Amino acid sequence: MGRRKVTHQLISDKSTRRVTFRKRKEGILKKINELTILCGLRACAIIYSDYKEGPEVWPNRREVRVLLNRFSALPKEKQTKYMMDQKDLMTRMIQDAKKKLEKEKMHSRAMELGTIAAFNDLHDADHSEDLIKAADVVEKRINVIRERIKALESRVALVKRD
Amino acid sequence: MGRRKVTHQLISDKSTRRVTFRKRKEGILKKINELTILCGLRACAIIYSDYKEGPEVWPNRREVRVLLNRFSALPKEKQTKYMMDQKDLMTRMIQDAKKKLEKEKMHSRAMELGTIAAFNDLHDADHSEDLIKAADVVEKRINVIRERIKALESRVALVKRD
DNA sequence: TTCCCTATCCTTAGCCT
DNA sequence: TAGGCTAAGGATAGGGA
Repeated sequence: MGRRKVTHQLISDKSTRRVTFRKRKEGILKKINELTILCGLRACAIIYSDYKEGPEVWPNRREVRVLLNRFSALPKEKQTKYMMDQKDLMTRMIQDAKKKLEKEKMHSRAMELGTIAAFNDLHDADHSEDLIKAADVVEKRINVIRERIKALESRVALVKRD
Repeated sequence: MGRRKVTHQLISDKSTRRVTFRKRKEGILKKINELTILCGLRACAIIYSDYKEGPEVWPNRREVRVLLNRFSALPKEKQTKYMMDQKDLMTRMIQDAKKKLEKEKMHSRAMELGTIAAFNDLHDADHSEDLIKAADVVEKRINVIRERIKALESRVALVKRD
């Protein structure tokens, strides 16, 4: 059945890794293709894996050449201006994760307050139990997000060390 | 709320297009990043839009250079061997769509048979109505897929004309 | 315009063949 | 190993602020 995933580390099993590569590459190329159609622009991708002797290029090599040449023609400061580094991406993802954590915290607090209120107002044990369970679920979700942040931060450390 | 989409034509509204560009670009870069991590390989992307003066490059320009140079070093026949053309991608997507259509057809037929059987066996009007409705839904889904195929085929015609 | 939200749609991990 | 399947999880169109 369904999912279960970890996106922050190398897939250790070789054949699983290969399958994931095939599937995800397909997905990415499809999405780049859609982007070019939907937004009427040019884009390309180069993927260099050990599965093929040469890199896989999309949509084709000439396009890559053209786009790269245009880039080279620009003055230096404009080149760096829009450069998207892996570190930047990571940093932004951490920001997102932290925001989500904050939001979850708020929800959690609200639920806790609700639990207390329910505990004071109602003496029906079943109801307050439900609220406590709800708060528990929220707590677990927070932990998941904490782990994600941790994982992201360790990766950023690796990138910075480069 | 939710979705509704057309991935086979330029988004006509300018500001919608811009927003879509930002969102989808983000998504693609994230996915390429994941691919490199999960499968331990190198990849890059160049997106040349009118929204920026220069193309946006991921993860950085040096990586693009390195990967392209590796590619250039290969003998010609190996270069073309793994070249992923837009036309190929389109062709494959059409194959997929056709396969899905076939599958839907099978389901539809089964449902029709079920409807007839129900019509013969049951004289409870409500039940047979339900089955007819179900078959109707299936029919609509088939039409959606037919449209997709049509759209894809017209795009391929455009690509071939180049 | 950008940011936030969430209902929907799409991608894909894990299985099976 | 590659392809098909299905449900879990991720991406995002449309809408509101």
